[in-house]
Amino acid sequence: MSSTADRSSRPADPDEQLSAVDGLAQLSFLTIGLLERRAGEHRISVIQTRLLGVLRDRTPTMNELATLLGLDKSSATGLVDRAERRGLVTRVPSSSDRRVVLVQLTDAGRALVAEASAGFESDVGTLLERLSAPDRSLLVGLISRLLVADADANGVDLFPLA
Amino acid sequence: MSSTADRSSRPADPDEQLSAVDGLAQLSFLTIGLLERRAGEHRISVIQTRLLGVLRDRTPTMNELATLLGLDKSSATGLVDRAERRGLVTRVPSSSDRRVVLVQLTDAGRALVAEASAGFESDVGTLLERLSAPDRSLLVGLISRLLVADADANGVDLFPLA
DNA sequence: TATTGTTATACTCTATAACTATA
DNA sequence: TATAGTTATAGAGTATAACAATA
Repeated sequence: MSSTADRSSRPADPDEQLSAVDGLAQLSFLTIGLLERRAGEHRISVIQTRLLGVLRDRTPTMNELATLLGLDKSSATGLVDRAERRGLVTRVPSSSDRRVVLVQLTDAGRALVAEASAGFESDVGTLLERLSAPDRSLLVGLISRLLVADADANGVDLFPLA
Repeated sequence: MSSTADRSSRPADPDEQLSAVDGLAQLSFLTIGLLERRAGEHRISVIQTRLLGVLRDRTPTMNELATLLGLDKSSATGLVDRAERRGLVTRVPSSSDRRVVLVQLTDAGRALVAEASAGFESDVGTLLERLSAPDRSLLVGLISRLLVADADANGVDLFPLA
């Protein structure tokens, strides 16, 4: 968040070392930006992409879905409404509890999320190719360990992207 | 984006290694989530925080602001409207071109962004403390080099967080 | 009574197109 | 004519509170 965070309107100093905060923030915005761009190719938002991603290996209730995405249940209703209107998901009544609604990916939704994921993975691959192979695997390993350690410390509560 | 991305609804495997895509995506959502939470303490959004951050060392025109934030100029108008209504920024007429409007941080806006930044920096610090000191500086260095290399490859176009 | 999901409402955020005022 | 900024409009996304149906 310091002034060095903005390299787009100031001459770059090649030896400049980004602070931990700046680096992490910029990398995060860059990564989400890549996802946003790929999602945009399919005319959907990041949160819709996350919705579809969550449904790839699950058929959760509305309530579970809201928890998975960190949303209020009324927000989940609207999100699923819009996805359903576009034929990407369907609502299925639960057979055991007539209050409950299950949310399921349609074939169209599954196809869409597969394409968007492939594009995003390609983008991340391109990004990581900026580093040498050893550096790359070092970075990926460190990130992995950081996330696992943080999840453990917090009783597991990572953001499910997909 | 693979199924391993969701560790919140599945038993954790301590030896599980996250893929590059999953790791980067999760780390990014986690980081932006931290920022979102700190911004929320001050009842402002991430984009409002970025607006204030950009203004910390600049007094751009509306047009420049829109470019810096990657928004349409009409979106910038609304963003600044809402920030101005809350006393966080002010519009200042340009003395050289009467069409131009400059956007400036108020003292209240400066105070708010300072607090939110401090909180966010503390959060990032806490997160990084999950790693040992050597691993931490290794990670920060790798991220920094990755961002610099990517900016160079793309003709410098990193996301300015602040 | 408690829970599940929806609805009503209000706001932020975003873009497109049309507009005003300056240059 | 071209540029800077605003306005009008439409839609997505979000939360809070009230509600209906079911448990």
